[in-house]
Amino acid sequence: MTPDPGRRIPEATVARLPLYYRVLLESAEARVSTISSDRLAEMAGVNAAKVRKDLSYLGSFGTRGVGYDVDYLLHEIARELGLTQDWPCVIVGVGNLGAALANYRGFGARGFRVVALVDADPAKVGQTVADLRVEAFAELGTVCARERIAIGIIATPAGAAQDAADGLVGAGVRSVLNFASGVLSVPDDVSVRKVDLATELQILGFYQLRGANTALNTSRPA
Amino acid sequence: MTPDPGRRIPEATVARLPLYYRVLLESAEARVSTISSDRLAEMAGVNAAKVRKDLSYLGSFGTRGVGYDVDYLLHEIARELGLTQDWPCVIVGVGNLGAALANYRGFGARGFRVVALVDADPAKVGQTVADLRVEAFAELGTVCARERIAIGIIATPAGAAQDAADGLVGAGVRSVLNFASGVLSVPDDVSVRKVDLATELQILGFYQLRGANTALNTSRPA
DNA sequence: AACTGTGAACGTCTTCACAGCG
DNA sequence: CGCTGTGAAGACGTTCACAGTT
Repeated sequence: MTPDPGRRIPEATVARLPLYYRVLLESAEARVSTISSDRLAEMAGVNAAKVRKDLSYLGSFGTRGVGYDVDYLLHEIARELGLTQDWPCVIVGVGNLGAALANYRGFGARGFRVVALVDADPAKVGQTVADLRVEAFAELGTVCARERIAIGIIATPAGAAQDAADGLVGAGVRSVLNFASGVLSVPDDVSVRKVDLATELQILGFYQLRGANTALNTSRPA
Repeated sequence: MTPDPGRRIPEATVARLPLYYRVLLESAEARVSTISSDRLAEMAGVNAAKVRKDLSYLGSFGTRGVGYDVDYLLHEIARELGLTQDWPCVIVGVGNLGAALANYRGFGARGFRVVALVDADPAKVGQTVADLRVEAFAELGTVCARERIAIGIIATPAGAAQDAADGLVGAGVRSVLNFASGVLSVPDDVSVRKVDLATELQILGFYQLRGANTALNTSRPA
């Protein structure tokens, strides 16, 4: 069930797998059955050698002289990323952002389902957002157990983020996506990914000031 | 006005400056006037040598045997990131996410102001969101010129993102923050930063499957 | 002939360890 | 003595270039 833990996949590669997955989905929808590393690289906005090296960490899935079978590769990447499983998520903090995330259709990644919402504000508890009843923050432990929560999404104000993280960790959640600014303290067996609007804008500000462009992130020329 | 372009600051360092800035702000609010690289590193969840090397790219701002003056360092980082200037932003796509971003108080980074909203849906045009009137997507060029837009924030569905990017680029915008999934094609003098929920969740999925944790992103142990 | 898979070269980022300064 | 600033070492990531396979 779990992929072979013998192969160590570099973090940089892991971070690009979702990108390849998306590009491959587009190709599959366009009825393309086979794709070369050159074409995949072009569509993803990266170097072809990088594509080949990245994919080689997952195994030898290509055919020399031909390319990669789109459906097969999709399946392998999906398996590697756990997209074949179900990951119930809870959103902590149902303000503007939390509500928007709850309603976010294009949650894109299959398998990631928002199944519960909690908020510390008694006025919000009991309200319905995206067909879910908002529950009290104090119930977080109960909610996580009941819904078998795998991922906690923190969408609280910065000041409440550490409490949210502590609550999630206490409830046994080991993967956290943090939209609040500031640094979270968590035990080192917990994974945290941070998404911070202010940080991204500030990075753009730096390069705008310099008249230079950022290669730090995904896009392709022309 | 513009920082000395002679010093080349590594991208990895640029990406951490907003983090240091936030930590320093916290220290300043707590009336701390001087901070060591050790303490700053602890608060930011990174290695102390990294902090010193990063800061050394900006200049020699510390005092040996003492540490860094919090206010002075804040000012220097702010200058480097362009936080001392005003960056008018437009949000393209006023759905759940676009509206949430428009209302986002903690836009945290001073200087970044959302001053205009545009949407391709005629039903949305004319509505007021976050005290701003939604304007037609066709008016994007006019809007960007009128408001001297520096940064475009794309919050459209995936299918409309490339059109949004083309419109922004055509209007002379050279910094783009993209919340839509998929890869954008832009001229190579345009900076694009991408924020993608699905990607982040998929990365968490990978590590959850492996029982390992991600060092890829900001958090500190314990 | 076309394209993958990969060793080796290269470049970038991180960390160490200590000289240098206050 | 304490802490910064930095050369040097090491780890990591990217790209090249080509041998190997279909």
